[in-house]
Amino acid sequence: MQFTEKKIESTLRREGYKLTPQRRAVLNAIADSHDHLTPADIYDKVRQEHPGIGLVTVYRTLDILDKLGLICEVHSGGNCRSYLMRRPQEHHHHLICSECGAVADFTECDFSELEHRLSRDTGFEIEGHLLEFSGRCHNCRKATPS
Amino acid sequence: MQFTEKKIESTLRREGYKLTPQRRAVLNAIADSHDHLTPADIYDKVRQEHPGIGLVTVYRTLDILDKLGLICEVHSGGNCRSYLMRRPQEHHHHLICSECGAVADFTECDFSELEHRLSRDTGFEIEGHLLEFSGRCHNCRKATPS
DNA sequence: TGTGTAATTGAAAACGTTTTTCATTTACAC
DNA sequence: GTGTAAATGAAAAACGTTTTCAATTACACA
Repeated sequence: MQFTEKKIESTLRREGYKLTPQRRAVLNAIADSHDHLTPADIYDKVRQEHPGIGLVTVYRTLDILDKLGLICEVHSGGNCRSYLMRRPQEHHHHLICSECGAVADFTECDFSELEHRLSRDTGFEIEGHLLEFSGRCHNCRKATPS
Repeated sequence: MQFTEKKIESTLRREGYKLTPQRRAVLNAIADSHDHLTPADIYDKVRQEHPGIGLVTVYRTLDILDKLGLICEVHSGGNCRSYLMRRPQEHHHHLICSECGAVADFTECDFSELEHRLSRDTGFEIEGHLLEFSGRCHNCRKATPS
């Protein structure tokens, strides 16, 4: 279950942000899509129903949503700034289709042992990790079996 | 052990690339540094000994080295295009200090079980993964213990 | 239900990074 | 040496992103 629009709106309010139609539109665009979207993608989607919106506003809204942890960034595929809705609370990772960009989530990742070993070997205090798998999704495999 | 300059030069030749002084300079700049460098960082370093070089050439050389797999990209820390020398042959990952940018390598990563499970659950055919840890390196921890 | 105010917006311009273009130069096979 | 295709550097274009600023707007409070 994703953050509901309601939940996001109340979070924005709680943090002192105003709820403008533009922000709602950006929110909807991201929530409606299961893929990761670049700022430009989001701008294009939003403009269909909200022609006057500025790209700046999209950027500003994305910054806020990212800062509040309501959306998260995806890094794979050369593209360095795409966003997805974030599932509530839980730490998770992405599986990204290298052909169509479809994204699947998973939560499993137990690095405790590896982190302990790395910490011992390198002297690093490990704070976080970035894990993404890439591959071909079900649909793309059916479309062109390799 | 990193790729030696000799090894890299022969690889370039084998692939039909010419060995220009500019390419050597870029190569040296990356090889001399243990950190990850952005194209601009590399440009700055190279210009000290090779003032006439153009930023374009740095970019072009990085593209080639990346395509040949002689250097690799680092993603963490918001910065989306930094390069490191690549260790020969082996698959490896990075541990990146969030304070000073120091990089440590490690090779361990056994995702066979997780990949199998993900494949079964999502229908993805998994081709690769991106794994990076972030944390505070030995030096930074000593400098300002938290 | 108004009203005041600080937050938000959009347009334009600035900015940094990366790519393209093109005439000149250069590494290397012969 | 010489010829040729590849590589270079300068300039300009093309991106993506941020800053600036005057005008607008959401919302707390009366």
